[in-house]
Amino acid sequence: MNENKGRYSKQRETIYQILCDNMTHPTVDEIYMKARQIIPDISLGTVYRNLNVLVEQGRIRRVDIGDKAHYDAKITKHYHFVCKDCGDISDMYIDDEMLKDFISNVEEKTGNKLESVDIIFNGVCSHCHKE
Amino acid sequence: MNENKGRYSKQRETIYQILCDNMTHPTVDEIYMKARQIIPDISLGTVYRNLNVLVEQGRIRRVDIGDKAHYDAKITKHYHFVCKDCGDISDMYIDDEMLKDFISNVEEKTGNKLESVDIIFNGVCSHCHKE
DNA sequence: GTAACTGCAAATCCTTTGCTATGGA
DNA sequence: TCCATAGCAAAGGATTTGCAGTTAC
Repeated sequence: MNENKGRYSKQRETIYQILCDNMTHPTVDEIYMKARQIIPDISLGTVYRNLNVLVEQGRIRRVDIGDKAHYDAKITKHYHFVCKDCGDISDMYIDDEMLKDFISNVEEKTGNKLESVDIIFNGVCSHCHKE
Repeated sequence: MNENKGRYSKQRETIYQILCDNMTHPTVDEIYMKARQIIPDISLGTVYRNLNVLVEQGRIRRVDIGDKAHYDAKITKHYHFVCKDCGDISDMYIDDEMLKDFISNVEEKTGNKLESVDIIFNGVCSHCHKE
């Protein structure tokens, strides 16, 4: 990770702050809309460029859900739940120990060296489920 | 699933056969190239349309890896391993019992109703690992 | 001063869609 | 015959890139 690379720019820090202030996992367009409320003439290209830079720097994380890219400023290890009714994406924290067995079992069986695991849980969230 | 919907078409069955004959998880382009070796004037639009139909019919499965769609004729429950060196995608079968605890634990904690889980293991495959 | 960054617009994918013709039942 | 499907080409949407001007350091 290159946390120290790159100059300061108002655009980049604004985008980063938008992600930090949001519990949702916004798409590029959603980030662009919010950014324009703060910097009205920011361009979509700049948003794309900065999201890529922030990912490279390890300051944010890209989460691919279906065919859409979402961005997340929470870079600690966690997984995601996607509600098929409302589309909301929420974070899932899972006891690491539960996954450990799992992973060593898989490594043993396949000979592959595992580095990370992405998990997406699909279903209906507690809120939508009530109706 | 609508296994019985749709007429026969040489194009659709060719695409389906390509997926059945391949252990890889080809992208649309890869499927298109192979299909053209069999039906030289098949169009890319037809490949897209038929992949969508086959998914709707439940005969194949779409697997989103990163920002790319891959297609898979193995519709039994399984997960995927992606080698970050060679890019190959291989199947991972996991004991259902291992996941059960996991899922009921997550449902209890969150109140969300889980319907399916997608897991992508990232790492280096046994083949690339040797070098 | 200079290299990184910006906005803008054009270029590049990837995928869907509208149209007319064809072919399976 | 009739309607699903085909090919083709254009449209649409997402993302990247080239360029000239601007800004951080």
